[in-house]
Amino acid sequence: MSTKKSTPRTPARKQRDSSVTKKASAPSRRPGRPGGARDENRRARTEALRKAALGLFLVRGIEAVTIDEIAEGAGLAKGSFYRYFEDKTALVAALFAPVTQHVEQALTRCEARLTEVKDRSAAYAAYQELALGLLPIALFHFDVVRLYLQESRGPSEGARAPVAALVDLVERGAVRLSEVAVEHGIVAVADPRITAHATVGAIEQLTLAVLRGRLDAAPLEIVSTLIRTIMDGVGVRPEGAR
Amino acid sequence: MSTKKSTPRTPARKQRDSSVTKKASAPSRRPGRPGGARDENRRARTEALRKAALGLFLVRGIEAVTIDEIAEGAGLAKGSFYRYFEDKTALVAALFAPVTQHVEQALTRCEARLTEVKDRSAAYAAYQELALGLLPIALFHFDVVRLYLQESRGPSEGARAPVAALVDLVERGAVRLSEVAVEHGIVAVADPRITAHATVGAIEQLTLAVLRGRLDAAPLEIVSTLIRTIMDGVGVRPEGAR
Amino acid sequence: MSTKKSTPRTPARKQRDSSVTKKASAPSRRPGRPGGARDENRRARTEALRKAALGLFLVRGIEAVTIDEIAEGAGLAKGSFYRYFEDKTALVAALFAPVTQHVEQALTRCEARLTEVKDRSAAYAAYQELALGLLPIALFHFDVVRLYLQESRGPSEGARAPVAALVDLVERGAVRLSEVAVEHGIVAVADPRITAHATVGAIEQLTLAVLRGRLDAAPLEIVSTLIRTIMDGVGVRPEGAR
Amino acid sequence: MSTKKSTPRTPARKQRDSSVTKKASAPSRRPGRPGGARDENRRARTEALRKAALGLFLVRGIEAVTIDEIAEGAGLAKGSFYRYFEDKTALVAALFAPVTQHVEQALTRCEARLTEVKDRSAAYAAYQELALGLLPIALFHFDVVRLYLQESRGPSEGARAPVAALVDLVERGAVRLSEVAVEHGIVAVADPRITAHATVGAIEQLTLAVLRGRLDAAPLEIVSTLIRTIMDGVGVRPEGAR
DNA sequence: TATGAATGAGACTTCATTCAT
DNA sequence: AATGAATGAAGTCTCATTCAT
Repeated sequence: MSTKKSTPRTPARKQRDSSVTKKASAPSRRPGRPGGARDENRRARTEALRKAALGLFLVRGIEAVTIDEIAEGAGLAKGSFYRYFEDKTALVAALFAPVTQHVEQALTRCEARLTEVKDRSAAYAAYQELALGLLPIALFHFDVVRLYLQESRGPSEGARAPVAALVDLVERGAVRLSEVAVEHGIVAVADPRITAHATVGAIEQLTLAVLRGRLDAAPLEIVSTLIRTIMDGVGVRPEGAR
Repeated sequence: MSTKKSTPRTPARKQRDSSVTKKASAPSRRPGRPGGARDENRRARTEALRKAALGLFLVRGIEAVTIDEIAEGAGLAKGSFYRYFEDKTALVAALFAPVTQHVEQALTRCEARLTEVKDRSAAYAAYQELALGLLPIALFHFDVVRLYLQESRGPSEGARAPVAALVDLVERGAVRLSEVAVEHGIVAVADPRITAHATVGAIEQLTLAVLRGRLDAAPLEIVSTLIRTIMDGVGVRPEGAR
Repeated sequence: MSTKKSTPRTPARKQRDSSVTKKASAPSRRPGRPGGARDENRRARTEALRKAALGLFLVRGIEAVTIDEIAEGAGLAKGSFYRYFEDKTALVAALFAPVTQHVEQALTRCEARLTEVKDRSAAYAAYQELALGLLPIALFHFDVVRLYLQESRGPSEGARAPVAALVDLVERGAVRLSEVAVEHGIVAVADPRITAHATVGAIEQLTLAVLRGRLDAAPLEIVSTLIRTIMDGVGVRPEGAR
Repeated sequence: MSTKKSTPRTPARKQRDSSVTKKASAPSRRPGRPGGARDENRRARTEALRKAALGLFLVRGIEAVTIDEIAEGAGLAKGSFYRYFEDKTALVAALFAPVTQHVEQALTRCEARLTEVKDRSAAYAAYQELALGLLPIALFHFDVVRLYLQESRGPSEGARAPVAALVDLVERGAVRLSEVAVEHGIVAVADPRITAHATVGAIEQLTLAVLRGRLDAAPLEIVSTLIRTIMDGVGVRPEGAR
């Protein structure tokens, strides 16, 4: 009468004797010169695992996906997974690492530029640069972004921890950006945090809708509509506007 | 090096032989007249289960919470759970039922009014009524709303199905509303679905921020800021505005 | 070319969130009055597990025996084990608990008596009482004693911890006893710890030999031979001896 | 609540098809003349593996130690282990081989001498020679002796088989020695096997106590105390004693 | 020759669900 | 009606051993 689905559980962690234990995974020194067959194989398998995992995560959610399924999806044996990632959490972290890093950079740079901004056109430029900085993420890490959107709101349990880290980053970044903008009189709102959250929420929801095929409008149109909406709402007026 | 958490799994055991199975759980006919001690007891236990479940879901996520934990949280034994709900999914459904129903009503009514709307002030009124219709939900089902926000983006796996239903309802409602508004010239945007998603996203994000204590602004201020932002952005201008 | 045997590995421990976790095993309040079918069943199963485990431990060693095997040996499903014991370690502890307790009592009492002893015959009596105190253990916990002998020397890894505790108890007890005896001039040796270890070693080895059927001498003969050997060696001479 | 430890398991995979298998490991014929660089390397690695294994075995027990750990301890890769030893069992056998051999020789020789012994002083001498024969073992294979003591009592499962062999040797030797001694009237006891086991037990326990640092008496004192105790108890009286 | 990747059996443990008490 | 015991599938992780590089 009700839909039944399978969800794995994540039992604990060995420990043995931390003085004796030695994480064998991903040693820094490996035989075979870089680029050799060994190295190439490793790279390929790691990538296969990432791919398989990402696909499964998107369809069924991070929590619901099993290590076995990931391994099988990558054409590996169950136990081989652990040669590449310590954990599902580690895999998720690896998946998010580049995105997290890019976001951090883009936010930092934009923030820096905003501080020096003197007039509205400079502010526009700064925001534009931010958007441009984030663009490659959307292009090259398409699915990771989608995964982020799907998983970002749940509690930071277990394997979702790296997602939570990115959530934090984004939220804090948005708030700081809003604050800087208000401080410099770029936008006029009562509480910058409100617009920050609202903007982030709107963007995320739109992105998710597009990625999920629920919204087939042309990306450009979406962006321009959104920008106009926000800018208008936030009180930014093009130079020379009355 | 990474955080480890536990997640239960939901075997798809279903029924062994559907011809022999005799769904004993949650029978519709029960002894004792309605309102009697039997009935009252039942009501109390059901409520206890709901409360316990909701609390746990909020902290750890729907997927990660165990039937055992819910039962214990309600002061019942594991086996007793199944006298009240067929399933975790059923419990979630019960949790969301009133909210879903209210939302549906409010949306339907607003939609109906919008169709008849002739001028801007009438449109304003319709939206206001929608907001007022949704308000009691926020007040009386506070935690369910929060749970909704947390779980709404994940895939509709297993026990999250009822959440997905509500998500659909909201999304479709928002789109319809936008469309109606545009059709009637109330707002001026290129694609109404864009604003619909944007608005929903903004509202949800703000609500979540407030519920999670990340945004301590006064609710009224948030609402007015938000409304002004959206209205401005969407092109609604107060009567008499040029 | 070499003998292969199977040895299990003991992965780690859950933890989830210690603030939420609640050891469900062995709750103090159980339904059904004591002596009822529920209670009786529980007792029977627990006993069955103990029996099965003890038998397996003796043949293959504590480390090598699997939870699965124990459960199966007791006629239970794998998962049922955990309803009775948290762990293999817990089971071993349960196995050793009565023996450990008895040994402790017997040692304490003997020690107390030895302190008050004035002459040799009194000392003899004290030792005799110790032997008599330990006798029931040998009779009623036959196999546990044998298990103790088998496992006592290995490192105190994992499930062998309770054995190690008993080892400690015995060793310390023997040393204290020897010291007391020397202090009171009952025996004449240079270092009482030497005789203590020697005596314990001799007794254990003999017991093990008998239990394993490598020594078919009459127990009485063994005891008397041993006592004579030790007493002679230790310098205790019967009253009136020259 | 209980200590958790890890133990490996030894699959009984054996050979897939013994007719096809080509035992590549530890070939007897190797390239390079004996004493050459090849040979020397091999000797060094083998030794490193022995050392590492012994250390680990002592701390954690033979069963609990992993091939991986041994290899790493020796600075080798896991797979290289199999070039030097077929198996953990083979390694243990290699560890015990010299000791076993020495013990066997010493026992045989002592036994032979005892048969020809005519008087007590000759018996004394024979025992002394035995002790002297065993001494180098204690000196040069210190840790192997300790390992033997630790592991000797457990069941002869898997990798412990070579230990069991030595146990057998020692036990049988001790019994034979006792029997011979009794036959020749050197000692006067009812059942020689009793004293044999008692003596072995005492010696082993004392040795273990010393090796583990639980008994810090001077070795000489221990030995003399022990000998006196045993001799007295066994009925050996110095020449001329009444 | 040495390395470490791959495999897959199998150990531990959890938990949804059923069922005797 | 309530309880909690039992079941067994499923998930995580380990490790002996083989094999490509």
